[in-house]
Amino acid sequence: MTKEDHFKKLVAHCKEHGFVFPSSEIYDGLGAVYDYGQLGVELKNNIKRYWWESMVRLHDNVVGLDSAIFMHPTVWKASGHVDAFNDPMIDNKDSKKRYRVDVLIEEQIDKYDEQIEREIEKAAALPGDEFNEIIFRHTDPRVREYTKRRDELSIRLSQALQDDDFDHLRQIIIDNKIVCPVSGTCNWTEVRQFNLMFATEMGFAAEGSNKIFLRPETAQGIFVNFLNVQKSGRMKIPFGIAQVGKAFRNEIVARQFIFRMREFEQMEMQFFVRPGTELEWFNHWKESRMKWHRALGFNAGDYRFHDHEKLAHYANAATDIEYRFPFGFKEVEGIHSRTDFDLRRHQEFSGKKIQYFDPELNESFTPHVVETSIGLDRMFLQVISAAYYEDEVIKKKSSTAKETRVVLGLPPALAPVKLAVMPLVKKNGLPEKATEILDQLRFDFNCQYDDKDSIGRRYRRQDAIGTPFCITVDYSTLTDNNVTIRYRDSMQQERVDVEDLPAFLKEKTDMKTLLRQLY
RNA sequence: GCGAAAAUAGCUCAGUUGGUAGAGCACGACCUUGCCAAGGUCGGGGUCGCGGGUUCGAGUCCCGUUUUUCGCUCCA
Repeated sequence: MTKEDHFKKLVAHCKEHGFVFPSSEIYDGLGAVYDYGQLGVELKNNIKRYWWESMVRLHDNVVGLDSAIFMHPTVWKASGHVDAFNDPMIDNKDSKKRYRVDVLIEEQIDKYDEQIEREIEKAAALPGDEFNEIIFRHTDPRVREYTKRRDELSIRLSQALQDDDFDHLRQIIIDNKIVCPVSGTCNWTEVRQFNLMFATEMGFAAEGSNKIFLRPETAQGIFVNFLNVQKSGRMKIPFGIAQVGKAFRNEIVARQFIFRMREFEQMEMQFFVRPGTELEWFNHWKESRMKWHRALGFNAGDYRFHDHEKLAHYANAATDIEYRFPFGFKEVEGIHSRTDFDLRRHQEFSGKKIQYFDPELNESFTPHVVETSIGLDRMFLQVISAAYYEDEVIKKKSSTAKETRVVLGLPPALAPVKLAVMPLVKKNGLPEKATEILDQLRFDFNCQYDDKDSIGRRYRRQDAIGTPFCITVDYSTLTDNNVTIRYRDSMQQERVDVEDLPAFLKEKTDMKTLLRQLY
């Protein structure tokens, strides 16, 4: 099975069994937006719980938060999102390169400047009277022409940028015959603005700007609440704040199923430390987060770190935890040392002092931040693509013919359904007995009941959705209260007493099975 | 965003030079059934992604559009 086949089958499997559906599918779908189905939501919730309990419950110095999606517009100025992602862009149709329009025009302005300098150098090098640069600038026809063009261009650029006049910007490029540095052609697309952030209106949209943004990351909700949590929780540095929530990015190209969506969920933890200790903590979280991934028991060789060489403006160390997806190694989680950038910026923009008084050092400082940020949807895709496999099994009845068994080998703690309860046949009191057993277990475990089709077929259906255990009620169950328990991975079966089931299932499927490996 | 391909039942697909939409699986009911998917009978389900055009007539030909996949590009 090729990687591409694997991915296609995975996507089809997700839809067929109710894990993931395209959004608004009856209306032809909505680009790069997906819904989680009846089993998907269970798996997603289990992943979320694994993260939350490992972060918040197992760490005395990490607490949770649930901040709103809407935030004061200035937050996004302080964070740098407004400035960094509002530039008008243009594409060259031949080279297929994309440029910031203002940069392209600025470069043309620089070229005129260079030409002016060159004329001056040439004239100065000529023998004769003493060279007066100021007079030359005002009298030489070529220099005057270049200067005129440069100034005109500069004025038009600032005017067009101020008016957000995209047609004008494009006209400037055409008029000045600005070409693509790669293709050398002037074959340009329209000028477009790629807004990373989704905007909406709060209150009456009429006058004044009530424009607010849907958050493009959850981190800022943590930073603006730093003092609230620190003071009300009497938190001492180092400590962390963890949050799970939706974020929204208007991606230009959003593809690869749920890997890059326009609406997605992040699980972030911002860890506040003394300045100077951040790299130590960065390394601590880097190892700790990898351990969390590996505890799931998938192939260890499919994970790797990718250390960033080019760092973002706010970071002094950054790494990604990458997983070998069917479409290659891709980022699942980022661990960044964000320095004191965010808190400092919020202090500047809000005018409120955001500092921590350290009683041991007897001084105040702006804490440094180490961030762990994982995409819940990516994690979901990682888990399901690691879990999906096809088995060759020999047909019992024909003894030679082989057939394919599709299995989701999910860690039992994450599996959407923990147990399937089925009567061997649908008569003679077996369904009633099975229902009775189910009713005892359903309070503690997500169970399914199935009495349709042959028993073998029912096992296969459970394999396909990753149910780790099936129990079958047969005639002897009615007298000895034993059932057959069948294991998803080995297909082995054994007899167990119904009374022992709760303890058995708890032992095998509890989140503790994963969390213990971390503690 | 550019280029290429695809879209027919829940799924996988067939559909002849343009002439009344099919199969298998799945689904529902009843019967049968002692542990690793394909038993029997009956039944439900599609204005062929959407919108135009050509034609007496379009799932089929043409144009546009949407969505998905692949490659390129982008990704604080």
